[in-house]
Amino acid sequence: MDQKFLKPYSPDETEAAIYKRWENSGYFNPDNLPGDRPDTFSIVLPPPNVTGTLHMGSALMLAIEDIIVRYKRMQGFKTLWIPGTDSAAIATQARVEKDIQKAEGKSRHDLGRPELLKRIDAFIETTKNTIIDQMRAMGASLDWSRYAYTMDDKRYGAVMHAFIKMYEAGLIYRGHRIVNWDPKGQTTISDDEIVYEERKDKLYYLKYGPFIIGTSRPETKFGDKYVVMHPDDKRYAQYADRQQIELEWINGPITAIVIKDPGVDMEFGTGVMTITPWHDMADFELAEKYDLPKEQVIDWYGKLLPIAGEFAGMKITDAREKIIEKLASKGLVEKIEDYTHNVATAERTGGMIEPQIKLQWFINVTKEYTAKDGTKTTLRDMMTQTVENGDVTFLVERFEKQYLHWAKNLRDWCISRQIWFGHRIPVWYRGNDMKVQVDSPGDGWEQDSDVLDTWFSAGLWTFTTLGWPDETEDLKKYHPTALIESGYDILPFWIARMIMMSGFHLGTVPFKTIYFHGLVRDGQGRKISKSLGNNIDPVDMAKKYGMDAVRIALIMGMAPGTDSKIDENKIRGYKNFANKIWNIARFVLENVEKTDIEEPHTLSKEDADDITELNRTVREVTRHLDEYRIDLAADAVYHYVWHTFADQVLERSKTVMNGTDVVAQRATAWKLYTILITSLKMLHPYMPFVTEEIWSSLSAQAGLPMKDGGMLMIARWPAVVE
RNA sequence: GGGCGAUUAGCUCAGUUGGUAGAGCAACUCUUUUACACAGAGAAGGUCACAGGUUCGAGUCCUGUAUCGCCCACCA
Repeated sequence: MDQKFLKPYSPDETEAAIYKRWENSGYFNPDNLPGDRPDTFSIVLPPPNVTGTLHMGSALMLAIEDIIVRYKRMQGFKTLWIPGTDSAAIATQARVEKDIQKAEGKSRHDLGRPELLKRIDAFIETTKNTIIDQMRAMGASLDWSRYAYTMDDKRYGAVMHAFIKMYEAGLIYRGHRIVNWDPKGQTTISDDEIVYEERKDKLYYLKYGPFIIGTSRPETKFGDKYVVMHPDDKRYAQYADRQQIELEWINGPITAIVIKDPGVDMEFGTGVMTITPWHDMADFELAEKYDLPKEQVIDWYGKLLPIAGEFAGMKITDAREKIIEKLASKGLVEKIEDYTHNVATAERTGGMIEPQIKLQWFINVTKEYTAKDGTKTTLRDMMTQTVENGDVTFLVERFEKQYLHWAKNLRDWCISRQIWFGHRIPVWYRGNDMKVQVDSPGDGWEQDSDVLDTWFSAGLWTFTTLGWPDETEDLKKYHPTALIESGYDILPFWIARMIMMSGFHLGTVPFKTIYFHGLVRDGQGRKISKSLGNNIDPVDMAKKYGMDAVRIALIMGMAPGTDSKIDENKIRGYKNFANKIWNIARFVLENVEKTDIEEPHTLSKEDADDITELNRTVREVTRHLDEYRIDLAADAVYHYVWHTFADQVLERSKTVMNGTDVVAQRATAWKLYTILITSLKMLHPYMPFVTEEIWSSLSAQAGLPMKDGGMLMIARWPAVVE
């Protein structure tokens, strides 16, 4: 027996070497897998941020996917798991800008676009290996020969192609729209980068002709000409829709126009409001509805425009008090109340968001187009029907409800972003002319300065990673993918967009099943965050307890779609399990001989019952895994190995092995060996390192014949033992 | 405000066609017997949030209440 079994299992001495063996074997690439494999199984990895490091959330994702992929590979599927990294455009650019500001005191405008992009690429070069090395440390059996990066040449070209195709189909258009403008960062930001801060402000009640209007933002009110109330509000029954009213306002007399709209809340304030379409989302929609003019009051730096008269050029925060003073002097302030509300601020700069109207690019989700199968549909209908038909299924049913609710209410998607790092919009302008193409049409043409929302390219990910728009073998074999696995928090951003993009460009679903895992929280159920300092680094934990322990600790008790908790104690517990397996192997190796495996035996009743119990476990574990309930399968195999195999079968066998019945001894040895082999196979997807290490000892050092030869990684998943 | 969940042992959670309540940690008792003390044996611990209903039978299905959580939209 190998001397290494005389001491406890030592992960740090084995893991890196084992991973190297797997990688050198080439079996991560399905093209190299041995045997006849008629069916394929493919997953794309949700690409982690290229500049990031592994956290427990991504560790959980890698563990789940690797477990499924290893299981399918052992079952005989031609199994492909595609690795990749994401440019995380906004986050990465912000990070590099911050570094440059700190080191050189320069802004991106000082550097210029080409120089900033060069710096970003250089930064990514220095950071990208960190995350890739950490994925390897996890034991992830990813096919590195197919590695993709969202901004590499192949993917960039595919994104351009996709944009142009959708433009040609009439689904991409340019239009005005309110955006979240961050005056401090001089950029538009997406809804999910907004942080709402509770703030104590004043609610001003102002006399607006015969009405009293409540506002927390008097500085936006200069251009307000429309006064809106509910049509059923009896207090204002005397005023007719579109009635004109002369009244005195901040900078003199104006003509106001009454609008009756049922969207007004009669209960709030006085039930009357004026609207500022340029700087308020809801007001913008009202203005669109009634085709009202829109006027800009605040400029891109947060200062008042000439429409504010004497206040022009002032910052809004400074102007507010002065405007109120003036209104008060004119007797237009009715009263002032304290008011607590949520204010939108930019996550990165901390600046107050100022809604502004800008020209943006959109995807139209309600316009008809001709689908690949010749039928007419809209993106929104296609996205809804795909799920209602069952072409895509959610492993956890409640997410289907969420998805459908979201998809049915889908609005046009704003895909342009005012940053520099990303897939630049392939549109060129010269005067009033516009051309949609990748390369410059010639002299005097200037490219649109915006880049695409990162979710645009992400939506294409399942097929750009397989070589699209070329009609590659990979695309034919591996698309649609079998499964997407991610956190449920990106359902609307990513999962839905993949269904949209794949449906439009390929006429197929991107994946057949959607598996959402929950958030990983700390031992007390709190979110993992930098400010709490409660992050548990999976790689650190692996150094202490072994990656196998980290992996199985993450997935034990983790029902799909439900948040789970992880703490160091749990990981420590599963380190003990790894050692348990180690010692089971040691015991079996001490008792089994080569001939025990090669020759037939007559089994006792007890031996037969033990094999029956093993078979029952194989069936249960296989059934759970087929339903992607890897947590239940893990529980079953864990319980079997420790409390049935080790505590009962193995303990009982001691009596036989110490006895004198040689025939029974040989049969028992065969039984122990058979159960060990089968257990290792069932455990391998979960704890690939320790099981592979034991496997290699069984085949090499002990000289025992392995039915499957070579590596456990490609051994056949256990069938019921006859 | 709209939507979706959760509530089961001290803690974390399973419980898949309704059929005598389960696991892992933690705590308790005993045991150092060459696979493993990173262990074994044993005992303890629950009105399954609450109130109704359907049923021979409900943790499971239905209705309502309470508390907690998440997502979306945010009120001038």
